Amino acid sequence: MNTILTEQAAIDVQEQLRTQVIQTDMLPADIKLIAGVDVEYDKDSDLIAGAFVLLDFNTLEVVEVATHCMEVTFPYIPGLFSFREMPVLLEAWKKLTQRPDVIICDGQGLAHPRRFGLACHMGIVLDVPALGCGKTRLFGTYEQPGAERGSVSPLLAEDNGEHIGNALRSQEGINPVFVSVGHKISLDTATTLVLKMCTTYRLPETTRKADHYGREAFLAYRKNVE
DNA sequence: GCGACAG
DNA sequence: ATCTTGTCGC
Repeated sequence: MNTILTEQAAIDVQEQLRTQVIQTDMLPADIKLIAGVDVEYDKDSDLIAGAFVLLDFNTLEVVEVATHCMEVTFPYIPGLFSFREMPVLLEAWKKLTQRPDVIICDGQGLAHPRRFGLACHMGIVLDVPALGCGKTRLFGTYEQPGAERGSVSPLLAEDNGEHIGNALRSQEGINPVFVSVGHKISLDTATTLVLKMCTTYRLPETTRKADHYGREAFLAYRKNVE
């Protein structure tokens, strides 16, 4: 793999950018477009596909899709995940003709050992409100939220007790998702938005749609390159 | 030393 | 992430 940054250089970038994160709502009260992102990986090559999907906030209809395929430039290292997925997603972002009001990322935001997960990185680099919604925990301790849809319990940093995110029961009786601030949004708003996007499944529709189109783009691309 | 570890 | 259909439980 043609890695561009060393591990230490990536950590230095995180320490530098983390200071720019804004944890208050700076998104429009009347959200019109909400974005979802996801990256697909090939089972036996370094090929990946990134997808950006824009949905109408009220109808959840797909408004625009942009994808990009390339080879990974950074290994998977817990805590440095954004350096693996940001490159493809940035390329996909460049192909969009519209700007979303907020981006839901597949992973953590502040719920990260250095408080700088993918959602923070995305929000800072694009200067767009962003939040993280992960399927599993990376950092922080929590109690199991109530079984009913919408139940929340705080994710507390194990180093200083900081409230870095929420474990949110997006559907009754199934495992919670982990919501945290990315940039220009509050934890409360982020949590409310994720719950609103989880209409029928555990994961937000934004993430599910991005996964769908990303997979589609990946298969089409691989078929042409084969 | 041992376990944990977003996707 | 990926390997992967049927199957166990409510």
